[in-house]
Amino acid sequence: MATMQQVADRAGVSIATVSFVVNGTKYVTPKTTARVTAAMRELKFRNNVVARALASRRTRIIALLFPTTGNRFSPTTSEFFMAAAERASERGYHLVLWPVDPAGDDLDDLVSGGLVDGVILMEVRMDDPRVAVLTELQVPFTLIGRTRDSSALPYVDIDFETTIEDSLDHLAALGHRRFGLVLEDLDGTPMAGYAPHQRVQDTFVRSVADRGCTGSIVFADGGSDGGRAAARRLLEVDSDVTAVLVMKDDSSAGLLVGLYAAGRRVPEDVSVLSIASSSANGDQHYPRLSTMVAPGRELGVRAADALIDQLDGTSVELPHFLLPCELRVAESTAVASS
Amino acid sequence: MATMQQVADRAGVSIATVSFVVNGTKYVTPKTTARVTAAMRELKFRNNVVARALASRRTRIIALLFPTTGNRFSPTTSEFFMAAAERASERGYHLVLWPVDPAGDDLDDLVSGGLVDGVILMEVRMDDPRVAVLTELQVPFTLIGRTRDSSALPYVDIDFETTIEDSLDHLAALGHRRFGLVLEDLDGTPMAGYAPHQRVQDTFVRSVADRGCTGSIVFADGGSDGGRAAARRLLEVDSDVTAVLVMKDDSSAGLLVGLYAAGRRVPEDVSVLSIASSSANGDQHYPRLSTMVAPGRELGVRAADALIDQLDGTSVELPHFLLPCELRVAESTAVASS
DNA sequence: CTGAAAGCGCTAACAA
DNA sequence: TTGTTAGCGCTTTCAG
Repeated sequence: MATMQQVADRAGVSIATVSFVVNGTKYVTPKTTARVTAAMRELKFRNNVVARALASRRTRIIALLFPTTGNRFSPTTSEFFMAAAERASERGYHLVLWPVDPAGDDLDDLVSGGLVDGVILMEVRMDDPRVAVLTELQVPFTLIGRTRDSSALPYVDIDFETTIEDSLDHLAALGHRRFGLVLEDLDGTPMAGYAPHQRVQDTFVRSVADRGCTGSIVFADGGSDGGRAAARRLLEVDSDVTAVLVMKDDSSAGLLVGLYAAGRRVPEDVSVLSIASSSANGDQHYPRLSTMVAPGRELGVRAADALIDQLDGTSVELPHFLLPCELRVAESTAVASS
Repeated sequence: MATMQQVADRAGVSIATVSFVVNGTKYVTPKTTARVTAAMRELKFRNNVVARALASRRTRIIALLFPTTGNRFSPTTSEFFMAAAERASERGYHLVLWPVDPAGDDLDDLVSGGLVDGVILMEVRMDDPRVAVLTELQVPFTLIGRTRDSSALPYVDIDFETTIEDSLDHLAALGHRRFGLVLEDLDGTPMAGYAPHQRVQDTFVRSVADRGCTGSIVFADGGSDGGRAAARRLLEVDSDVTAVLVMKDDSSAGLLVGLYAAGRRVPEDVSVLSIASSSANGDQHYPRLSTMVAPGRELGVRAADALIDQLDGTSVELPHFLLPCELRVAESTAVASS
């Protein structure tokens, strides 16, 4: 409640001096510093963030933009967020999660005027309208994800290409030759063109062909029911499929049930691998699912760093960071031993 | 990028007039209004949120305070958030998710200075230090949850008492007399005294006694392993238990596996009911879990309304809103028919 | 119905 | 080393 001026009066110094000790902007004698801090304590002084922002054009607040579409706030997303927030905090910034229209329409209202120093974009689509908006607004930003051509944009992303290759390597080493891929159909939704899906599909199709194997793609609707239906459809398309990649956590349970219902045992008859999922997800199932674990925390940290480097001018090079998911094989022994 | 002054110049009016048309604060002739809006469009004028906030002491931004502890960002939490954000948006506010220290230490920095008009507190503990901080800071706030004595505080919460009674009614009607309760042990963590756990335990103990039944409580560590261990411990404590309430989504899978491992079939030998969980959670399992579904969206909306009413002065009565979870019985038929 | 002007609380030259 | 002062961009009386 107390203003800087009041603190200055109380300490018998000028308002500038108070500002200097508050921000450490300039050297002030220990003696005056002491008087000032004492006055601040006595008056319970709190620096007014808004006034400071207006005068200095920086708030030390960054925003993680999250599209207000459906409820796709996955555990991995949550990891991003928490890790990025922690990192930001370590570097003297605050990170808030900001739900915004996926089209980027309500973006300018908030972002212009300097409420936030920069933003991190998540759930990026191949042609994401928000990057144009942000660019025009001249707001520093970093992507978690990549647009179709992001060579000139700062980003941090899962290396889906490598992730899929690694997945197929792993399964091929187990002897599999007939693959399936299950993911969500976002066409017709605001999230159409969701980059991870696009890259995973493309890589899957190409790599399976390169290997001289078969690959079938089916789309799953939400929930357990969607998973069961997907299993049915997959077996219709290729009843000899022996390995399937799922990229939709909430229907993996249904997928398993659907496979069982069709007389396939997991993993004896069909191997199932959960893609770009959280490590916790695999444990939710019985039998446990092998998982390509998304590096959520690492990416969150990197994204925060990338943006803050940009803001602080710490680094000038364009960050282009890709990290693949890591294979985590389900240890069925752990289940058996219990 | 354009300032109000520039717009005023362009339109040949004073800056005050521009402000009036921008905010609709005062009547302005259609003719001048037209000139002003034209100028705004031409100059791509965007009202500077920070300057406005400094001058008017309101930002129309509210924050949902989320404790930076562990990764307890459940699907239900996510529902709260999304629903509250939507409602806020409908009422002309923006809602951001703000990770803050559970002790409330870094709270005053941000909240004082009027960066946000008010806050919603979630993950409330029985004696939550943050309410004292907020009260002293004179920031309008609303709780999602309740402290021990929240009679004088505005809140919106799950009616855990009714939820537990309903759960036991349901199970008792099925003939069960020996109950178990599985939840997380938060003692020693910053979230110790987490109100939902406290109330659920208290009600469970009392109600089971009232009914002349037995009730055993065991604590589960995280993940699937925690759930399996909990199952084992529960059966040690009461090997004749026939109905168990779980209040920890990420270990319910393990719980099922643990029960199976001990030779109990679900639901034939033991009924399992997931408490205060999202509807999606029950579907993750096989067999599907019956669930007391948390009214996440409804509470989010109510919380946003409660806070905004307070801010806008729409309503003066202290909101005290309680809503129980709703029973959603797993239809095992759906599984069988697939 | 519109304009003039005094701030909101702080930052950052520039002086002293 | 500390003080003076001119803004930051907008809101809001109070006049006219």
